[in-house]
Amino acid sequence: MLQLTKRTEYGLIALVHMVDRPGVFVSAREICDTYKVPRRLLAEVLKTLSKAGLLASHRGATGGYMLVREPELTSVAQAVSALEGNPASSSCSPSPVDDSNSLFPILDSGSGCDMSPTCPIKTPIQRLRDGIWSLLQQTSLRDLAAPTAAAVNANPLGELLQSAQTLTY
Amino acid sequence: MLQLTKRTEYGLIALVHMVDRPGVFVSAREICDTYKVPRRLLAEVLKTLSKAGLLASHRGATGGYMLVREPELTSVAQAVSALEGNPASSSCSPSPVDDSNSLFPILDSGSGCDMSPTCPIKTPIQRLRDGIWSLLQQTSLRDLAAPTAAAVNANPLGELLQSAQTLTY
DNA sequence: CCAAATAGCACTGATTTGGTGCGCAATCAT
DNA sequence: ATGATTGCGCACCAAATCAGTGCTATTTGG
Ligand code: SF4
Ligand code: SF4
Repeated sequence: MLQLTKRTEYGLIALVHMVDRPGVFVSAREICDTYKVPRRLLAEVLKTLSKAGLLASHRGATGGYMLVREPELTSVAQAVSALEGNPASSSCSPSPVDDSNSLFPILDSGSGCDMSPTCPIKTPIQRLRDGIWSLLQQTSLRDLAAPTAAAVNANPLGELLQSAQTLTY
Repeated sequence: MLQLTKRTEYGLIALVHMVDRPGVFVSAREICDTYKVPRRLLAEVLKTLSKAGLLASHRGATGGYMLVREPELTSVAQAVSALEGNPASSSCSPSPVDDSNSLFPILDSGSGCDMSPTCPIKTPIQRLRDGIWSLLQQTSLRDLAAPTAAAVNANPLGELLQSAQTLTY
């Protein structure tokens, strides 16, 4: 129900872990020894992340994975997009927000819904999706990795979202 | 992949439709005659929405459903929450954001994950989820129904999110 | 009474998701 | 060289979720 998949979570954990190991290749073993993650599944996730261009891989005894870009240059959106396709809050048209940093093609099935022309919520729902997408885009790996976790607060939207959340609504 | 279910979409369409029919009971038939929605399924959705306290129902020949509150007093979050459980971007602890307007209990399974203590992304991921949740909360049925659709732009977060979205990232 | 509408319950089929098995290929330490 | 370690490719399974349906009972207006 509107939640990230386990695969994505594992991927994010791995990515965050690598933020603390800059410049070195870290193996899947190390990661799933640190956290309780099914080794085999994590391998699959890392593979995907690698093919998406977020990670560099190196085989062999001292092999592993390494962040390609600086932690602040990779967004959660890129990870999510790689692991579960471009986020959409509906089956509607492909995201107008083209993440130019992503190396993978947009694999949205176009406007899959058969009532696109008459749908009264199409446009507003897309705007909503773009809002979510924007949030994910604005959160970098650095934000996620922050120990004391300024996280979302680090970007201009953070405080607003936090305060908005406290509204009685 | 991080998207609303069909049920939720149908529910939102129905709700928006009722915004234009204030004060009268509108039948499921009318709605699924207007839009291409499986009648039987829509009925199920409306039932749920009704039990959640968002709609008032009336049986019999001239029966149907009607919005309980004003359109600006019902949020998309409430609809989503009723139709697919409280939004969460992870299997983590129940949402700290208690929507006091909701009449249904929070049915989160608590902290389902078995690595909650050691998980490095738990806190930031929750903050992310709260951001999304906040977005949904801030969008009212009125926003959704707006013909020219100011929608998300109508609330203080809208413009920021919109502009943020145009950043090269 | 009859037609129209919600309420309740159970159920099927398709899709997604979490997770695994296994052999192959590359690489490094010894 | 050789074996241990690591990633790669591909196929596969089981559980959960989701879209959608059937049928019957109950309420209500005409
Ligand atoms: S057109 Fe409407 S019902 Fe169809 S996918 Fe888009 S928002 Fe959903
Ligand atoms: S503790 Fe970490 S891995 Fe577990 S559900 Fe929460 S965010 Fe996901």
